[in-house]
Formats: sequence, C-alpha cells, structure tokens
Amino acid sequence: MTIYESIKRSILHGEFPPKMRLTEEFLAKKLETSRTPIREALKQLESEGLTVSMKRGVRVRHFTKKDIQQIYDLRTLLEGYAASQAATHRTEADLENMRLANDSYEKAIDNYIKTGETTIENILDINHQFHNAVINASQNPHIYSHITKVVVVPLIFRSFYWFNEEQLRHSLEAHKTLLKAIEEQDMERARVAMHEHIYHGRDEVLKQMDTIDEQYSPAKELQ
Amino acid sequence: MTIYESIKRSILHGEFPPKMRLTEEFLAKKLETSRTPIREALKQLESEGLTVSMKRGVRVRHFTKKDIQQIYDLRTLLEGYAASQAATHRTEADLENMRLANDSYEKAIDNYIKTGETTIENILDINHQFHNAVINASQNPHIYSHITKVVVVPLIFRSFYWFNEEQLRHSLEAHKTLLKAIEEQDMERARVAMHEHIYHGRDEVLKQMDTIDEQYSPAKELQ
DNA sequence: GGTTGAAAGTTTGTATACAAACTGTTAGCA
DNA sequence: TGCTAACAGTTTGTATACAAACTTTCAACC
Repeated sequence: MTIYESIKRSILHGEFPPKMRLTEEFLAKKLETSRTPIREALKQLESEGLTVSMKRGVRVRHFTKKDIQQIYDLRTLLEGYAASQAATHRTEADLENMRLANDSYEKAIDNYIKTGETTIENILDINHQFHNAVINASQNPHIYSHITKVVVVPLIFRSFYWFNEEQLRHSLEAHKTLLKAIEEQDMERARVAMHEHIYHGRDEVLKQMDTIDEQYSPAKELQ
Repeated sequence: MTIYESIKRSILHGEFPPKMRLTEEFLAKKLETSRTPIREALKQLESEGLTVSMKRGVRVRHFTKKDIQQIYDLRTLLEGYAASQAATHRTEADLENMRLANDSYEKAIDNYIKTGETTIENILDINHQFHNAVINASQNPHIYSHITKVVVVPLIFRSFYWFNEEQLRHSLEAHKTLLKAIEEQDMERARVAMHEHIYHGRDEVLKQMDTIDEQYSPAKELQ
C-alpha cells in the first residue's frame, strides 16, 4: 500500500475525521517515512478533493450536506453519460465483464442475506467493480478520473452506511436493468437506468446523513 | 507566476511539445529553483492530465485526435450541465457578471475585426471569463475543477488556432442566446445552447488538427 | 553479426538540514 | 482591563546530499 493510499484509507475510514489537521511530521512519523513522500501524497489527495490546504497546513475536508448533494449530481451526470456511451461502444468482452461482476454481486448479496458471511465492505467492492466495468465499456478513458473524484466522496460516510435487504435487492435489479439496456445498445435507457440507480443511492446517503449529523458535527472542534 | 503556472504555460504555448521528457533538474535549472518545488508542480500537472509519468520520469502528454474528441464531449456534457444549473440558480449579481463579460467580448471582437489591435489571446481570455461566469452562476463549486481539467486540453493547440470573422461573430451570437436562456431561467434551452456552442468549437479544433497533423507528429521523435 | 551482461552514467526517491513564515503567548504600557 | 509588540514555538518551504533504480553503452562471447 502506497503512502497516498494509506492516508486516503485513513480518511475514508474515519480515522482522520473531517477538519482534522494533517501535519507532515505527524504523518511522517505514523507511516515511518520522511516528510518528502508525505507531501507528494498530500498534493495528490488535495487534487482529488479529499483535503483542503489553508494558508498553512492541510486539513481533512469537511463536506456539508449540500456538497454531497452537488457531488452526487455530478456523479449522476457523469456515470449516466458513461452508461449511454457504453451502450453504443461496448464490446463482447465488456459485456462479459459486466455480466461477471453482476453475477458476483448477486451471489454476494444472497450470501449476505442468507448466511451473513459476506461483509458490507465486500458488497460495496463488487458493486464498484460493476460500475467500473460500465465505465470501461464506454471506451472513453478520460471519464475515469472524473468519476473516481466524485465517487470517492460519499465513501467518507461509508462507515455509517446501513443497508437493508430491500435496498440491496433494489440495487441488484437496477444493475440488471442497466445491463440489459447496454446489451441492447439502448443509449437513453442505459443513461436513465444509471441515473436513477445513483439518484436512489443519493437519497439513501442523504437520509442517513440526517441521522448522523450530530455525531458528525463535533469534529469541528478538533485541534 | 508560480512554478506550476510557468510549466503549464510552457506546455500550452508549445515550448515543451508533446512527448518531451521533463527532467526535474532541467526544469529546476530553467526556473532557478531546486528539484523539490518542481516535483510538486509536476504532480499537480499530472493530476490535471497535462503530463504522464512513466516508470521513470515525466513527459508532456500527447493527445490524439480521439482524445480531443472524447475530452470535448466531456466538456460539452459538463458545461451543458453548468449552463442548465445556472439557468435555475443564477442571482442578479451572476447575471451582471455574465453581461459584463459578454459586453467585453463583443467589444474585443469588434476591435479585432476593425482595428486589429486586440489579440486572439485577448479574445480567448475574455471568452474564458464568460464561461467562468456561467459556471459560477450554477452555484455548484464542485463543477469547477472538472471543467478546468477538460478545458485546458484543447488549449494545447491554441497556438495553431486561426479564427475568421464569421467564427467570432457566430461565437458571440451563441453567447447571447445562452445568456438570454439563463436570464429567462430556461434550463433546457441553456443546456442546448451551451452544448451547441462548444460542439461547434470542437468541430473547428478537429478540422484544424487535420491541417496541423504533420507538423505536430514529428514530436514523437523527441528524446 | 547479433545477443547478452556488466559497468558507467543519469535520473529519480528519500531523508534531512536550514530558512522562512505563521501562530500564539506573554509582558509592557496606556 | 485591554491593546500592542516582540519573542518563542511550531510548521511548512526549499535546497541538497545520498541511495536506489533505471538506461545506455560497450565489449565479449556465441
């Protein structure tokens, strides 16, 4: 795991909460390296929007509810576009990838509901794989960096997520609808399917943000 | 001018042509600084997509015609969205900004055509100001970083641009149509206006890329 | 002649020292 | 008591030395 990934992980898992100040020396000591590689990682994180730098120093970025809404809107736009492009440009290999990812997804969800062995982390991971497969099928590599930037933000609240059976089944259905539209090369249906799928996720996240707002806000007082 | 801006400028102006290798020491000597700040600037440029790093070292990115097409498509999508959002969310101050930028634009074009005093650089700059005003009016600050990333790429070919009177007048008309749609809060018309405006620009750039393909390709042999 | 391998030469990656800039605290003064 | 100025402490910015990794070159061998 690179230094960049390690810091990112700490932010996404809530170990470094929003507004926490990240001094170079602290990170250098923690990751047992010098300040130079830390700086590079921090620059990268900033360009991804996970941190903000003030006149002096860097802090973990705080996202308001409005931020989340707007970022999700962009994700909807971008992934919707990716889906519509995938519908026209997908190859046989792309279809195979998407099918495989979706089969894994179905199995993971089944397993989660029936035995509880599969973790939520695992399900999120496979879901991510499917989305990546769609982006890949769009044959536009430039979309990728834009989407990673908007996808990563809601993950900050990942630790708060809570899924019920119905949500997961609903998500699986959405994937299937989307896959079908892409198979049939129906651009507009693919776009709409992706759009609604993500928009639904947006609503869930925002709903859950209301619940966690109190335990989340005290971070303001950090350092 | 920061180090980052200076290197960016050199790339956009063709001083550092595509595929040219950028060694840290070379840049450090040229900009009379040490390697440390150079590295930071290079990291930033890479995240913006202007350079690529291989196993060893960094090169100025080469964009194929396909790249330009795909990046322009993304720009169309993003700025189209920004325009539609601007139509709903713009304040009076936003409208004022857009009007001012557009008046400057009209004056600059007139001046360019009649006296030739205004430079193309200047016109591009003011055009840029208008587009920024629209993005600003969308009230979604997150769009901004995405758009700068897709806007900067075609600028690499800025030095090759050639504008005739008709193109400039056409562009001005497009701005006026867009502004009117935003004033009247017509989201869809604003989106379409922006979409067509940029798409028209895309065609021009691609057409001109055909012409310059030969003098542009020899860069392959650089270092 | 072509291929492989070792050595020399570049260039980057990391650590660290030092300078510069900012922050906060305290003492002096009104 | 409240304000200001200076000083101490902390943290970042820059330069540079050294180690590690990659490239190129040249020679020896097949």
